Amino acid sequence: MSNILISDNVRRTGLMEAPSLSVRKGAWTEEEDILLKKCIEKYGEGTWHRVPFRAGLNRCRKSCRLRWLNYLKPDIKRGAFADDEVDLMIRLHNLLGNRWSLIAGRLSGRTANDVKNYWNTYLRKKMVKPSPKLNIEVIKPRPLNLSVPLDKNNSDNNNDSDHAAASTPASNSLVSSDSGNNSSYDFSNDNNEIMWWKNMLMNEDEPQGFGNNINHSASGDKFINEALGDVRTQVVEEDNYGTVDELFIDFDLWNMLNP
DNA sequence: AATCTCTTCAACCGCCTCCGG
DNA sequence: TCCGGAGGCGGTTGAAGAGAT
Repeated sequence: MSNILISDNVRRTGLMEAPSLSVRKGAWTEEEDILLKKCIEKYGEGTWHRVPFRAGLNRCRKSCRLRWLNYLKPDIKRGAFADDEVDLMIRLHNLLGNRWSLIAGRLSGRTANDVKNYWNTYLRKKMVKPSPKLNIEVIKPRPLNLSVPLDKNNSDNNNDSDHAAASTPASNSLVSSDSGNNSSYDFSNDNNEIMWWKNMLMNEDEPQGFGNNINHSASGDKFINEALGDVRTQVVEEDNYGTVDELFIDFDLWNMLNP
């Protein structure tokens, strides 16, 4: 236990975190893991600023949180990524970009750090710059506005029910350009919107360099369907609407880069 | 066997957003 | 409205192990 240094300052003052100079860094020891685990079991997750003091650890709150989320949490799945998981990861990355936490949220038991590491280690290398001759269609996230009541009839925004599933996002009528920031999207619209998301994720046209090597078996597609559910619905159901905001940001960025 | 190079991944860092006072 | 603290995220680093020479 010699390497677990409980700050005297923490003991004496009861401060939630020790001064940065005395906070331990680097690899976690088995003893530290045990202390952190016991603390989380006793008090539950959250209030990370209290964890170092409660657990008797000379670690900063962020370090404790990261250690728990990336390593100690019981439902973390370890080991190599299955083909299905890789397939899903690629599709989600096509859709969401480097939103590792969002991608990890759809991969049961995988952490954002795992996904990020796997991507940077294995998949990024497989990416090949597209040949100028090839016309790669870039899929961009759609702008969504949650300000419209869900039960509103959406005939104004999407009066062509045929285009939703197969059209490109850029051509989608849900991208409203009129009346300033009143662009809106009605989630109750119809199944076309669900199909739009699913088609985006189930699209066989993978970017060059990866994905093409992956077999899209029936079981694999089933896995993807089950894992994804309806991403759009998931995003809406989440408490954190910032996810949707991020899609807006992406859309704006895409428009800036592709005027 | 020794050394060098490459790979992996746990952990840190800095920034952003959210929230309460 | 502003400010500070907490939570959370993505980018990056570096130690350790594996493989090559």
